[in-house]
Parts: sequence; C-alpha cells; structure tokens
Amino acid sequence: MRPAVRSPRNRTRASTSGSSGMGPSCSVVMWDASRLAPMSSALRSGDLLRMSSLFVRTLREDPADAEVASHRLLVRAGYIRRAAPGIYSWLPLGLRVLGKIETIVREEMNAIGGQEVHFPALLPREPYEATGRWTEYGDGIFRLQDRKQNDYLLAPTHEEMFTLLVKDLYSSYKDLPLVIYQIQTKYRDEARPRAGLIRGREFIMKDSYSFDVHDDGLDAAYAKHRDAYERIFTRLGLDYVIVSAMSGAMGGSKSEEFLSPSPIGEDTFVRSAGGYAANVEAVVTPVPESLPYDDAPAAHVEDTPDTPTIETLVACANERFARPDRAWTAADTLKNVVLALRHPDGRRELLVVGLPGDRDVDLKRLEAAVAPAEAEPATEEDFKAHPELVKGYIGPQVLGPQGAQVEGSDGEKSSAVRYLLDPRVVPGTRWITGANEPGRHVFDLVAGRDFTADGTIEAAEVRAGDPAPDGSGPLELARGIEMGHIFQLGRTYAEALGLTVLDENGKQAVVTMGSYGVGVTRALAALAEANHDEKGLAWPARIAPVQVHMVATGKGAEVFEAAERIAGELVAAGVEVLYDDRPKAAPGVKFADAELLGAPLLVVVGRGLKDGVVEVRERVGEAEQIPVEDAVAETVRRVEALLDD
RNA sequence: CGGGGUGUGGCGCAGCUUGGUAGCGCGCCUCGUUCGGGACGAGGAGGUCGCAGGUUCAAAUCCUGUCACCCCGACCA
Repeated sequence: MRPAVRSPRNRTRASTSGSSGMGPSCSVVMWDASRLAPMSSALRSGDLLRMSSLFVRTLREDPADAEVASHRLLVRAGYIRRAAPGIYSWLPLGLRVLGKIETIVREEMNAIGGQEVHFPALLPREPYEATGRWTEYGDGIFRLQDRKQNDYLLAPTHEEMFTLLVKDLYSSYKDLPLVIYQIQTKYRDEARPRAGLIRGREFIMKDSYSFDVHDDGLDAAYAKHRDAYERIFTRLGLDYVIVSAMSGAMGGSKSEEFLSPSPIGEDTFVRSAGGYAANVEAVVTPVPESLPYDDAPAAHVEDTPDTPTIETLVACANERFARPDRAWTAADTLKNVVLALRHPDGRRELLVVGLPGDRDVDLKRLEAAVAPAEAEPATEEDFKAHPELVKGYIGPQVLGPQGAQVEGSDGEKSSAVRYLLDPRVVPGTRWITGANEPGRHVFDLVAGRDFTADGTIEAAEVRAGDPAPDGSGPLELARGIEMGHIFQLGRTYAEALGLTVLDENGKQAVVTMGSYGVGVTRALAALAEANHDEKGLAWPARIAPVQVHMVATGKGAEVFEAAERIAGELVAAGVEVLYDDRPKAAPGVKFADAELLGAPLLVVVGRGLKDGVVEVRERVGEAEQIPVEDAVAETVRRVEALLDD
C-alpha cells in the first residue's frame, strides 16, 4: 500500500550538552538504513517530536474553569486552550489527534462513495431566508454584516448550501444518487456552552448529504451511512449505542443518533439488557392488554374535600374509601394535565393529557410527539376561557369525545378540549379521577366503558424499570454524548430551494435528501472522557498524538545517546515518537508528563541501560524490561499490536 | 432568560469582614548541585487587583454602576 519510510532528516537534534543552553546546537545523528525495521501494514509514517522544542506547556493544576475530565485534561496536557467561551485554540498535540479522527472519518466516507467538498463557514443570508432558518434559528446563529450592511452568518449547518450546489450542477436523475460531504467548522451561539469541547460555539463537524430521486435510494444511502458510522466509531475505539431519535411524529422520517455512553453526556437514553436502545423522546410505551370490566362496579362520584393534588387525593381515598386488599396509590389515579400547544401557523390550542397519577408529563417527549408544534403549561387565561376545566378536579367527562357530547348542545363555545391518553390507559382500567367540580372525584371510572379519548400520546416520563417496547426486558436510563446523527431529511429542503431533476419519465421530481453528521471535535472529547484516569489521558493507539512516548532519564550522556538512537530507529520504522529529551527535567516530571499526555506506549531509557535493558511500559498495563538490542523491534511489535486491536 | 458563584503576575490561590499602597505555591530567567516518580540552594523578571464613577488624607479592601467569566436550570438541526 504505502511504503512510508520517511528519512529522519537532519532536524534530528542531539540533546544539548550543558553550558550552551537550549539552542539548537546540533550534532546530527546519522541513521543506518540497513537497520530499518520491516514496515508494518498498521504503521504509516514515522515522526519525531521533541519535548524540548514541542509547542506545549503542561499544567500541574487543573484549570479553574474546567469541570469535566476531557476539558480539564486536554487543557492541562496542552492540547487545547480556551480562546473565548466555547471556542478553543488547537495546539500541536491536539491537532494531531484531530487529524487522525478526521482521517478515519474521511476514509470511511470515501469508502461509501462520498465525495469531499468544502463550503465556506461564512455564508450569505439569502439561502437561509428561503428555508426560513434565518429567523427560525433566532439567537442560535452568529450573524454579521459586511461593509455594505449585507447580512451574513457563520454557518451552523450547511443543508442549504449543499442543496443549492446540487441544484446548480445537476438536473437529471441520471446524475443521482450522490453523496457529498465536508469536514468543516460550524458555529452556533449556544446560550450556554459547557464542558469544553462537548458543547462549544465553534466545533468541527463532518456533515454529508445524500441525494436521490426515489425513497428506496434514500433508504440505501441511509443504511450505508449507518454502516460507515459503525465502522468509524469502532475504529476510533469508542463504545457507542445507536438510539432511534424520533418517534416518527415527523412524517415518518427515520433518524438515529450515535451516543457515547457517559455520565456527563447531555442526552438521556434508555436501554434494555436485551439490546433495545432509544432516545427518551422515541420510547414507545408497550400497550397492556385490555381488561374485562363486565363485573366492574358502576362509576360513583364521592366527596373528596380539599384534594387538588394527587398526593392529597390518595391520602383522602385511603382514609375515607379504603380498599380491602391494598392501599390506594398514585397509580390508581388518572391525572389530567392541561397544556397549550403553539402551532407553527401561530394557532394556540389547548390539550389535556390523561396519564397515571404516578407519572409526570415529560415536556420533551410531549413536544417530540406533537412536533412541529411547541408545548407549554396552560395559563390562567386558558383556564378562564374553559370554565369546564376545574383545576385539580379535571376528569374525562368534559374532555374530548365526552366533552363534545356534553357541550355540543349549548352553542358556539362548545368545542371540547382535545383529550389524549397515555397508552397505558387501556379499556378496562379503572381510575379515580376528577369529577369536574371542586372537592369531588369519580371512583371506578372505567376506560372504554365510561370514557374515551381522541387518541393516545407518548408524553409520560420514562422511568427506569419500564418495559422495553420490544419485550427485551426492563429499561435502564443512561446518559450519552451525541457523536453522530443520521437523518432522513426527505424533500423539505429540496422543496424549499427548488431542487428538482427530470426523472425517468421526463417529469420534474423533487429530490429526496439525507443528512448525516459526525461531531469531530465532540468525538475527540468523548474519546478523552472514555480514556483517562486520575493521572491523565490514555489514548487508543489509533488516535493518540504519538504512539510512543520516550523518556530518557539519568545524567550520563549514554542514556541520551541511546535514547536518541532508539527514537531514530523507531521513527525510521514508521513509529510516531515523542521523545522527552529535556536534559534538566526531573524524572518525576517526565513520567508525570508522559502519563498526562497519554501516549499508549512509554519507553524509558535510564538506569537499566547499564544492565543492557530499557523499559517498555503500556499506559494502561504492565512494564517490562527489554534488552536494548531488542528494544526497537519489541516496541514496533507492540505498536502494531495496539494499532491492530 | 431564572438561580448561584467568581474576577488579584502565565496557571492555581490568599489578602477584602476591621482601608495604610500587594502576597503564597507552581511556572519562567541566571548560576551551581541533583538525576527512575512532580529535586535543592542562591539570585532574579513579571501585577492598570475586570472596568467606570464615588467616599476618604489614603481603596484590592467601603459605596454605586457596569462588564466579563464559571456552575445549575430553561433553551438547543
């Protein structure tokens, strides 16, 4: 493939010897080409960094503004520096890691036929006007003007530009399918950047887009990206879970997220031992069997004075209407929560969600279910406009289908509030719920017999222990860092921007698109989160800035000469080496720095040298004494093993 | 946007209650010693105490205003 033997060149400097200071007083070390170790397929091209001249300054203490491990350690180890809130400068070590991640992403994108392009980060307003996002994004984007007061923005994402470019160039179905991508800096003016690279205002993202005439083409492009992403995250050495990201409320478009499980992640997802995983928003509640209710007692209204909350209601029920078999619990009550929806056209609509009293409404789940409408709690005004809704005592008798019957007779204001039920409220379940007058509740109100609703909705909170929809066991809740997102956009953008091609029949067809992102800088942070200990970073070999960190310790010239030679041979063999050649740094400092910087393999040339051995130590693992003459071969072998892992 | 906190040398912090002209650790520079786990001695460089205004003989310290940053929450293709 690529015989990447790079000659060490004459930038190889000998260690400075005492009095002449730190200058590049060079004695050039020559390499004997015949000693080169055989090239391995895993190795690319060697590289030698010297600690004495590397542009880095490690910090002994944690920076005050860093909370999470990745942020703390990347700053301490001199990979990044904060330039502004949520905006970071990249130092040589950080750039090397970034470059390796990008390379893996690029290779996998190319492997599925993606073609790389590059759009500006600074974009004109017009395309974003066409899709409505100039306004829709609100404060979320950085806007600026040129000298003529024309509006520009720093791109938060590039759907518009990709779509327009394809529209510019292509006009036939024969040109499709197409996958193009870029690795580009994006800007979002986050209300609250946090956790260093995890949520920045400037970040690097690989975004690709697929263009197809037919839906099956989109499905294929989506599947290819899904596979590519699995390979990318596997090669990065990152654990990931794929969660379905949407319940399908948005026109059935498919969307999945790749999360790196981490307690500091911002996304909550659920998973079961049996392999189910989903974003909380996407969890579908399994519908229980309907229950027979032939022998159920008739509903009866009871006085329950002063019971506006579930808690007080349960207490009252147990006191005055105790069941023989067990105590009443919140789960026996049917809670009816009033919410207001704001639709994209500005219309405001009330909605009542009925759910078991031991559950709360999860606003995010609700919004996912009613998208694109937005939800908010009902206001006093709303209650005034609907006198039938008695706060604290709302029952299904005035809602949805029942409401329409009751209210329908008395004229104009009769339109009943829409009523949607939690899927658990199946026919035959019996409830205590509001009787629509203060201080009274209905008992033994049976779903399906005494009331129905306009439908069901996934709005109740998901709890640990809930059953997985596919029957694969109880769910546990976990947090994750979103590193990738694949999404069937469909024809929205193509429609808004007029991207059509002539199809097989010579007719204009709107192109269907997919959009696929990988957060490159975020993946780097996730890798740091997943690979560190109390001493510092501990990179997987494939993305470590260097594969070998070599420490020379001792005072004699011999150790430095031996280290220099070994380093040179490793580089010649294709290994990336960071050689700590600082003549004066204490051994403890060198070891601490090595552990902080996180190269997977540490080679120590020091006190063992007089016995003819050097130490080879894995960042996470055992140390071993190796005869000097085998040091290069053994190190190369280990590097290869780590790269193959 | 709501709540909490912090601004003092490159980094981490003390000093503020009780005003008196700035200090500690790390890092940095010089010389010497040391050299397998964050060395030692000696000597040095470096600070508009976030900014503006006020009180006072005198402000890092008290008062008013303002800006910035961090954390929690809300928000987030």
